[in-house]
Amino acid sequence: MLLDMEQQQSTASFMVSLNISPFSMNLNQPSSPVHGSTQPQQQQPTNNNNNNTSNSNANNNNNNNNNDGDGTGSDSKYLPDYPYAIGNTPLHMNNNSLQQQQSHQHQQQQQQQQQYHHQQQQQQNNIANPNNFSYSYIYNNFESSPYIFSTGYQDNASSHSHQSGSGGGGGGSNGSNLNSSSSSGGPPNNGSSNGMLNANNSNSGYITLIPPPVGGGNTTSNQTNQNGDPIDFKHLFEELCPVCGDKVSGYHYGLLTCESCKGFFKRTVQNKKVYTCVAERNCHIDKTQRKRCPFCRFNKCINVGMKLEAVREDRMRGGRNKFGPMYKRDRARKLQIMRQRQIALQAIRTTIGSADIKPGQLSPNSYQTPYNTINIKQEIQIPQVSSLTQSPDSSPSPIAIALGQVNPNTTSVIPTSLTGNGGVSTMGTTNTSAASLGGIGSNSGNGNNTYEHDSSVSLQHTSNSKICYDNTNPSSTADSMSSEPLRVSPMIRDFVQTIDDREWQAQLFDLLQKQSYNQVEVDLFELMCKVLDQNLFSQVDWARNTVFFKDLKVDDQMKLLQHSWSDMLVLDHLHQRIHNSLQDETTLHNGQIFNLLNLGILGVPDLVDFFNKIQCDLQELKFDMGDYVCMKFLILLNPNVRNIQNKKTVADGYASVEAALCDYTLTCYSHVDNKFNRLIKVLPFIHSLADRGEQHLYRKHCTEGAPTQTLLMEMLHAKRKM
DNA sequence: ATAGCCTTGATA
DNA sequence: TATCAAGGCTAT
Repeated sequence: MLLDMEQQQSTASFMVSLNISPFSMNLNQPSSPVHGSTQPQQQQPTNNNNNNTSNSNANNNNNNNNNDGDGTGSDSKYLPDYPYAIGNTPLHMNNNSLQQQQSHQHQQQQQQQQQYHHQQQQQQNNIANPNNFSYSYIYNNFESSPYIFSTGYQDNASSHSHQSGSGGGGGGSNGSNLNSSSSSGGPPNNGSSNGMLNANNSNSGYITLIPPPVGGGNTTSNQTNQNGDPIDFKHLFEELCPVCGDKVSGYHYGLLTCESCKGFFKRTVQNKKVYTCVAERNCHIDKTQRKRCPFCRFNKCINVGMKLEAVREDRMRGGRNKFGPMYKRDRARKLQIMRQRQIALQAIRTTIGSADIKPGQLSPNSYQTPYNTINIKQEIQIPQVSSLTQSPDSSPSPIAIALGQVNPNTTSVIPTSLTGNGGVSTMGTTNTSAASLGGIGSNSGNGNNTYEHDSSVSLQHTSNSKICYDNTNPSSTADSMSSEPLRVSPMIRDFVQTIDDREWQAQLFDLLQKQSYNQVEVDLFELMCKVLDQNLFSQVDWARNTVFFKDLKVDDQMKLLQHSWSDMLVLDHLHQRIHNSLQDETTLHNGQIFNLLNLGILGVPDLVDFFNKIQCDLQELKFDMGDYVCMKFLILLNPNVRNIQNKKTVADGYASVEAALCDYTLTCYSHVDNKFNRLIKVLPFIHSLADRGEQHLYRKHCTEGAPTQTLLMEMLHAKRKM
């Protein structure tokens, strides 16, 4: 994933030559000495959020420097005009105001920042805010993409010494309820004997899952230990603080955080602190640098979901708050995930054979996600996707069989990959409105959707719930169902393996939740643009790592992407609906309904029927993952795009994919008449739809002010410059 | 100001 | 009664 040096250099030159728009260089403040001078500046709460001035005199007395030295209740029985949250208005309202204010100020600083960005662009940057990316940004900072975020937290600090088993010495800070070190006497073992989570005491600060001994030993899958006692799942919660990456000490203000961020958050809210950032308001916050910029630290606290309302206005000690049940559910959910994992691991071991299992392959990285996707905000889970095993008629597709995702004889699903965080149930509130188009989802018959409560759907990992396809369905007698697996070209196999739908859906619902969290009402068009923007980002991510495309110069890559992005978005949405039963709508955290279908039609209501028609056509053609990824390549590798320097590579790539798709359809779908040609004929329709969508988005952007500084908008404008 | 540890007290 | 997430205290 790391961008190689050559690519970086060419990217830099590209940016200069193509005159990328100013927000192209919306880069993060690097870990430079400039931070050393960053002093938190407390401001008097006289900013424009102060709408409670009648109380301000009395309150300012204990505003900034009240460190509770007196410890009396006298400083706690009123909650003054706290500019962020506390006061007479709902907390979330104030939080919005804060963010709006920050946003406004941020815009005012754009001009200055551009200069700064120009100066910084030659440096290696870390991006703290994945929303602040742009097209050029992606090319410069790809290793900092949101995807990479989920793979681990770069903590350059020394190891978590208090986890090193050195005995209860000074570091044993965690007064906490979740640490394995505090349980059951002796020092924690290295974890290798029980296959549980263990602190990794290397200098990375990671927590890793050490798998159980292969092929033997006591595993945790039976839920009890040798004494018959319940397994101690506390290890599971050894996550890293989502704010700074330090060790989590428990649930604090809504989610698992470390002790220091808990204290910081409490101090900030209680004492009504107002910070400023002398840099770019996107300082990287980690354990070693968290003190440098309280502004960004607090911002991050809010962004990851720490709840202002959990700080008690009356400062009452002890007891529980309303979040108790939420914490409990979160624990239960994690426990369930752990169980599913264990079962899946065992299933894999028995299915594939222990000799082939390498620890690294089976370590669910999601356990080491400081920016975890399993945080407390994710109250409701979404249906697990399993594209490879699901084709429209409920029969396993040839590519699924070829990849070993299903057994062609039993048609039962073999657990899908457990690498990455895809195996973890991800977040998202889903509205369970019936699939409107041909009952795609309803026909799957997997029965693995269990309703947690009314508007939510819980999912079970496919690896935990063997899905049996309906062999009696006449339409499912694909060629692939013969006892001998059909030949699927290695190219298509490789193609399909470049697709990670779970990541896609996780990102989608994560963004939807984040954007609506603590928000009374969000602008749904704006939200749609943000989601499209994120999807676009993942398109670029995918493309950059694919064969043919990655060999091209950045200039050519840009041109191809600029020409194909909207088609790919539409195709992707078709794929998500057909293969992953993506629903029409979802309910946001604040109760608003978000129309997911809008993503497929790029916000143009008139295109619904058109979209549905295309979807039906594809389903009729038994459109599967192999077809999908090939069509995606064909959209991307368009040799007719003007001014492509390396046209031959593009054309060769196109021809190769075309041939592979033709071969695949003839080999595996001989029963579908003229499938290849009919698939190819769908492409212009997708293009037509996408083109209308683009025009709509562009018009909206110009007239109504869609979100700026996004890759989406940059693409919209770039295409019109071509 | 920070962050590690302590005290508190409603809830399961 | 144990739990555990609040707030408080205090050395740094």
